[in-house]
Amino acid sequence: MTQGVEKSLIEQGVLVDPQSARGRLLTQAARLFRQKGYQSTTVRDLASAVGILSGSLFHHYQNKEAILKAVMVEGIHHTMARMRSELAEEHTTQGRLRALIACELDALNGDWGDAMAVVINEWRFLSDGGQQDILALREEYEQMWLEILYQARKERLITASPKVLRKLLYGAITWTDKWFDSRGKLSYQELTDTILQLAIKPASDP
Amino acid sequence: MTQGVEKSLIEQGVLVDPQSARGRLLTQAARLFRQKGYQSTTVRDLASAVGILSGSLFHHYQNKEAILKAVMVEGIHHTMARMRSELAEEHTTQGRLRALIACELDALNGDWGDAMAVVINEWRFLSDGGQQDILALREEYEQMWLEILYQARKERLITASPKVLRKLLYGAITWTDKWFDSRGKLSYQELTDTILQLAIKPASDP
DNA sequence: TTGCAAACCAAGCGCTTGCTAGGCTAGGTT
DNA sequence: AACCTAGCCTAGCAAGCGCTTGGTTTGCAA
Repeated sequence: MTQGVEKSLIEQGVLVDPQSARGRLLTQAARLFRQKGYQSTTVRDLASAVGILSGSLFHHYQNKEAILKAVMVEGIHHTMARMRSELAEEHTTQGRLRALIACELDALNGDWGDAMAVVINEWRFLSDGGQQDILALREEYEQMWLEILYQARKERLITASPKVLRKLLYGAITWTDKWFDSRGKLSYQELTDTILQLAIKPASDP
Repeated sequence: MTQGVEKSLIEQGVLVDPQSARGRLLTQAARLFRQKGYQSTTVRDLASAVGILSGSLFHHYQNKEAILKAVMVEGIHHTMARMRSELAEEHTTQGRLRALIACELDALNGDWGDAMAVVINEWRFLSDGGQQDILALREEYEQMWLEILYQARKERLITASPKVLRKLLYGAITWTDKWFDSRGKLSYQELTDTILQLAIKPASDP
């Protein structure tokens, strides 16, 4: 299902084909930006990672920042598409909340982890204009969270303010990319459940 | 009380007197490193912030990284001293846990927020040796958290694994420095309580 | 008054950085 | 056969970077 989402996005022209020269560049850029940071990654690093010389990068992208922005836009588009598709299969508020948590965890620790880590950590290196463009995409994304959290509040599933809770969860989840290893003892599902239990009250026994 | 902690640390030589040239430099460095990031802050920025020329910095510190490290060491020392002093006044596990949360929130959003934000966000720019030195300090700090969380688990105050819970709380709390404004609607106490409620089960009514 | 160390300045070196200009080549179109 | 364009290379520029060196000023102690 995830594969299907990805493929249709490529055909729509939203994502760049990862097989193409541009696509390979973005993949490598995401990896390097995450690993070394945007500023510590030189255009020479980027170029040699895809087997070309530094000057040739600027045939594909206007400047270094445009590469950063492209990585971010791809990551967000992919994550949102993924999230919509998973939400469509959940019909309880708790299930939908769990799906959000699982998606955000996977966005950071799965195949698209590099790109999403860059979205979060290299944000400040975009120019003002670039930040606004990305912000517009992210607000749409945050809206999905808030809608479900407001619903959860109505159903007394959560007690905290949705806006505050969202920010706390955001911090907790995004930080996992610094410590969580999906091949370790703690499974992906256990972590999802632990975070879900932070957010909601335990089910009141009859 | 906080003032007292600070003063005695200065007299012990653990902290640099903030009035001195070195101290003013560290204060400004923390501010700039937080605001612009370590790499984007040039030695010329640092120098002009304290009213000297760039070359004169190296009379006080061997190189730029030494300034970063000094900012971090000061921040951690201060935060730990503060934490110990507050923990000494709490005698219930829940009270102690709340104190930890409050201290960590205040460390990031109060007077020493700049230095602590640098500890968290500019970590990677230390050399390997520098990272290990700071790590040794931080492990001591984390131990204080873990001891109390293990105790809370014994008392069935929390259900999650202490280690995992600590990391989730760490992410949630440190992220507050990106959004929390202590002059806003949400008070410092409310935020502390909200986070505490995430960690612990609600008190079971009799 | 002299001596001395801490603090700072003036000038610039060596290096890396993002980016540019102009030319070459292979593959497809007309 | 002539042309075009996407993709890459070669060579290097201008700017900014951390840091060094040698000299000057300042404040305090003897």
